[in-house]
This record gives sequence, C-alpha cells and structure tokens, in this order.
Amino acid sequence: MNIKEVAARAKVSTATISRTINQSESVDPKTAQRVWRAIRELNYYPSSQARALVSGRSRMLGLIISDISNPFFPELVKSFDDAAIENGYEVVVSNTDYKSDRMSLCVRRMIERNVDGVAIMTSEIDSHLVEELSRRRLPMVFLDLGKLKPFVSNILVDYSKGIEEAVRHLVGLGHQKIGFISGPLNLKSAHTRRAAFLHGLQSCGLSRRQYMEVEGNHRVDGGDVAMRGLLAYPDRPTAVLTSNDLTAIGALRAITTAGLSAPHDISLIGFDDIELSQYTQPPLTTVRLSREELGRKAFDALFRSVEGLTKSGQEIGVSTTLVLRQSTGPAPTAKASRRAKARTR
Amino acid sequence: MNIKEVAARAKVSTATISRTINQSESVDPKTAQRVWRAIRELNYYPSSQARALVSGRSRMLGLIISDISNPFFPELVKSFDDAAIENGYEVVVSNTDYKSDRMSLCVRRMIERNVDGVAIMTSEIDSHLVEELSRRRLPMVFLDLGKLKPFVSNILVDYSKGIEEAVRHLVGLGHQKIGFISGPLNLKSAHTRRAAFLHGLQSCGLSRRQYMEVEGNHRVDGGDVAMRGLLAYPDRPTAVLTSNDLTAIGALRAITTAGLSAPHDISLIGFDDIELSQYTQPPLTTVRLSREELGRKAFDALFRSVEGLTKSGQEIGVSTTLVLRQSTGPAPTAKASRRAKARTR
DNA sequence: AGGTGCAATGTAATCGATTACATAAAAGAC
DNA sequence: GTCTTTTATGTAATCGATTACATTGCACCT
Repeated sequence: MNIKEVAARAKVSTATISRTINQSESVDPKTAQRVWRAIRELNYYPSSQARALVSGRSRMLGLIISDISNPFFPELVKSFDDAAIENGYEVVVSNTDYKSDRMSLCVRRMIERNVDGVAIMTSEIDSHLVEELSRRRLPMVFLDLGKLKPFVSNILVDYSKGIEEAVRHLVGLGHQKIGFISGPLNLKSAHTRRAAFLHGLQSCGLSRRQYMEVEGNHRVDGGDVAMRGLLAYPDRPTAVLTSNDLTAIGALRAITTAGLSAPHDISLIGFDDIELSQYTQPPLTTVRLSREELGRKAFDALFRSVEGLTKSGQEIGVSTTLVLRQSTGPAPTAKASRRAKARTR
Repeated sequence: MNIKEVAARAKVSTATISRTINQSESVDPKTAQRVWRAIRELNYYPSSQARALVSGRSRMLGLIISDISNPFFPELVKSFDDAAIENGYEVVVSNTDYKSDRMSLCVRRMIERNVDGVAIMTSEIDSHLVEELSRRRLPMVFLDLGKLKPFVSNILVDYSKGIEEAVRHLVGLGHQKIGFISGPLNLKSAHTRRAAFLHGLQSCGLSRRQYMEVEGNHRVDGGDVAMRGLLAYPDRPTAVLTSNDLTAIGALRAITTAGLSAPHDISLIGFDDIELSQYTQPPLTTVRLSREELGRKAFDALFRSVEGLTKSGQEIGVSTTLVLRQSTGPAPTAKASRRAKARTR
C-alpha cells in the first residue's frame, strides 16, 4: 500500500500522487480527482518515515517530563499534545523518573527519532546533554532555566506574584507566624518556590524570625511528616504554605489526624492547583500555576523556532494566581489557640 | 552526521558501520574498535526513520487512551511505556477525548507513523476502524473486548472478584441496603462494572429490591450529585459502592457536606484505587484494579505478537481485589441511623 | 504553418540506513 | 606452489516518499 500502487491504480506517476497530496502546484482537477479516488479505494496513508527522510523534518516534537504519574504533568502533556496535533505534529513523551542519568536516555531517543524540537520540562538538566542538542541546532524550550541562546527559549514562571498574594492574604487574616513546607531542596524548582516565599514574607514586612520551615518531598507522605514536625513546635505557626498541592494534602491529613482542623486551627495554602485540590476536605486554597498555559506556551515557542519564524530564543512569561477556597481563615485568637494546643497533647 | 561521515572517518564502507552497530556477523575486532571510536567522536546516532524504512518495522507502538488527565491513565501509560523502553520500543500516545470521531484521527496517525502494534485501552471503539487496522495485520490489544482474532489480543478484567469481595465485606458489617453509583451508562466499561455489582449482590443473597442506584459520570461532580440523590431517599442505603474512585470522592464530599460522616453514618467503597484514594479523609476503601499490571500485560501481549512469538490472539486476565481502608465500618443501628437522619434535615 | 509559452505530467536523484551479492585477502589442504 | 575455503569488507539495490529537471502537448500569436 505505497505510493506506487496508488500511482498504478490512478494511472499516473508517483510524482503526481505526491503533488496531489501536498496540494502543490498544478495538478489537473480531473487527475486530482482520479488520484483521490485511488487513495480512498486503497486506504492509502503516506508513510511519515519516508516523508521525514527526504524532507529532513519528522514533524515530531519531544516532550521530556519527570514522571507522568505525578499529577502536575498530565495536564501539561495534554495541552502540549493538543496544540501539537492541531498543527500537524506528533509528540514523543519521555520520563526522566527524576534521575539525571535517565535524562541522557531521553535525549538519545529524541535524537534517534529525529524530533524537530524538544521541550524539557524537568529540572534534571545536564548541560552536557543540552550542548549535544544545541550542536544539532535542535530548537528547545526549557522551564525556568536562565540562559537564552539561538534556538533555545525559556518559560519563566512568575512564582512571586501568586505567592505574594498568598502571604498577603494570610497576613490580612491576622496570621503572624507562617510556616513553610518546602520541596526537596536538591531540586531547582523547589528552591525557586522557597525563594519566592521568603521574598513574599519580606515584602509583607514579616521578618524571617517569625517563620519556620520544614523540608518535604513534593509528595503526600512528605507533607504529612513535615506538618507533624511543624505542629510539634512549641510556638507553632497559625498558617502554612506548601511547595506543592500534594504536600498540602499530606499536611491536611496530619492536621486532621492531630485532632485539629483547617482552617479553624490552622490555615493552609498549597501550590499548583491540581484538579484534586478542589476536592479535598476542606477544598484547598492554593496558588495556581496553569499547566494548560505552560503546555501551550511551550508548544508555541517550539513551533515558532521549528517553523523558522524566530531564529533567536524567546522568553515567555507565565503567571501565578491565588485561588481562594476554604482551607484558609482568620488566625485563631490566642485563647482559642491555647485550647487547641491542649487538645493535641 | 550520517552513516557516510562515520564511514569516511573510520575509513571503511557504510556496510561495515551498519554491521558493527548491529553486532552482526564477522567484523574484525580492530575494525570494530575504529568504528566505535568514530561513532563516539562524531556523536553519531543512527536515524531510526531510515532504519524503519528499510526494515519495515518502526519499533514504535501506539497506545490509545481516553484522556491522559483522567487519573486512571497516567499509571497505565507509565508502565506500558517503561516496558516498551526496556524492550527497545517507543510509544506514541493518543487521546480520544472520549469521542469516537477523534478515534479515527488516532488510528490514522498510528497508520501514518507506521507503528508496529496498537494497544487500544478505551471503550470508544469503532469496528470499522478496527477492521482497517486488522487489514494491515497490525497486532492489537483491547481492554474488555470480546472477540479474539489472529493478531488481536484481549485483556479481560475480572471485575466480579473484587466487587464480590466488596459486597461480602459490607454484608459482613451488617449492611443490608446497599446503593450503587454507576458510571455513564453509555460507556461499555461502566456497564460491565454495574453488571458485576448486580451479580455480587445476588451471590450474597441480597435481592435487587434492597438496593438503589443512581447514574454518575465517573467524575467527582457526578459523584457528589449522585450521592445527594441517594441521601434524599426516605429509606437511604447504609453503604454505597461507586463505579470509580473519583465518583467516590465526590460522594464523600456530599456526605460531609450533608453533615454526615463516613464510615460512621454511611460506608463507602470506590473502584480503581487511584493513588489519591489513600489520601482522602477518611482513606477510601476501594476495589483495586492495577493499572501497572494492565499496562505491562498490554505491552507483553503486543510484544509477543509484534515479535512473531504468537500469531494467534491471546486472552489475558487481570484481577481485582478489595483494599480495606477506613471508609467502611459497621452498619449504624436503627436508632443511630434515625438520629443521623434527623440531623440532616 | 511555425514558434513561443505555459500547464500538466513524467523521470530519476535523493534522504540514511540495511543487506544480498560480489570481491579480495588470508588461511588451510595436498 | 596451486587450489579451495573461510573471513572481512565493499558495491549497489532497496525501502517510500519528495522534488529538481526534463518532456510532452496544447493554446495562442503572428
């Protein structure tokens, strides 16, 4: 079922078939009709491999993520993929599993498969590998990486905006002692979020003395453990921000398990706004980072590079916003707070 | 950076390069060493398109799912993908978005990309399209589809086992009136689950009179609405099973909102055991259908067909098991039940 | 009628690998 | 030393498309 068979059936040369399919130039309408009929009758689909080989463009894009079963990523993948399909591209997704050594496998596969561009949405980046891609002039998009180069774009997330809104919200509710559960601090993205939090505190006039911090792991269990840690402080915070929603969900569990309740005894704010956050008990106030937007913008940037619309790398901004739900409330009065503390002993 | 450049650098012909890479036949160890050095020095990766073209095998497998942002799928994708990578295959994932017309796009893309086999893990199947794939002798794997053919395997989920365990568990706790929140009944998979539930009731000696059923949509909002519906019954159930976990999470919310609590006033059992179910409040008792197993078995079946190890289609079983957590408990006594009902008014 | 121009189609090279077949060189047989 | 066998390597066809260039044929002009 190749182009020759179609050519034979339509009684024309393969060149005419190709021209008809690609709507190019001058093909007699009558011939075109014959060709289309032959195509339909034979259920012919042109082989994209052969096309890729001769054109030098595979119309495939790589998308490298950490782990598809981390709820942060599916939506990102989906919107990237949707945008790609709309524009006639295919997407090859690859997981690093958070390990930088698996990253080299991913890159290798991308090169072998001849993708036209790669979106690297993880932090496990090996500059060595990036150079390899760069040398091949493969357009790339990164998430939160500093340097722009020709063919290398960057999506810059404005963590500060949303986090500052969150801190202001808490301060407005009377909270003075605010805790933070970070992500694993060997991760760059976790660092960036933490920095944005500290910055937010400062710009709200809260000194660093008044906050306490525990390291989580961006997963539910880590949030649980970390929150227990915070609750054990003699002078525990009345509000807690977390580095992502899964952590907040774990924290919520620790709060409930300790016989306390959010937002009555302690206010809680997550980060990301994964779908699930609407369905926790209580629904989680969180800082939204739109993965839909992330995916689409990543594709757009790549698309522009791949199609040669921009040769130089671009910087694309993505914002964050506070989403108010029911896990935050007024700071407990000193008396109420003492009572609650007694209860947990 | 093609095979010719490598050949030039290693001062041999392209044939020798190819032979060296493919470990085939007799290549002088010294020559091989020279070749490998050239490959390393040039950072050469063979183009899989060219390879595919000449070999007729792309070493890519298609995986068609409904929607990657439905938490049922990511784990399935992950394990399928992991298994594929391990065996040197690439995976192309495609979403139907629950629409059968998008299915034809998926199939078209699979054919164009020349995949060596397709796993179709959705219910939106168009027999017309399947035939198209069948005609091309493309190995396929389906989920819960009846008919085996040459090159067509089928994964058969034993819903009954887990669901029967669930019903027995409830009956053992003294529940007599058991409700069911189904999935959207135009979906085949929703039907199958419902049928398994009815069957479970029967085999526990409960008549169909003693249960009530509401239709959900396999999403959280549907579970919420459906549970409100069940709670409004004058003679409401003391335990409820749901067609998937998202539905159960919605139901849980409705229960809490109504001022009731699980498992004290009402016991709740989900289906699927998505990761989240461990983290609800209370953690959800649910029937586990292992997506990890599903993904791996789908790959294995496909792999065997693709590699020509089996010509005929196979039937692969996947089981389900009850996972006990804290959303189920003893049926409330009549008095307690009356009191709770009063509270909700 | 003969020449010019353009539209429609065909011929064949090309992309980057694999592989059947050919050939050269080395080893072994006698 | 010649002939056969074996081993290592090279030559060129091939996969299925695209496309530069060549060719055909018809319309139009003078």
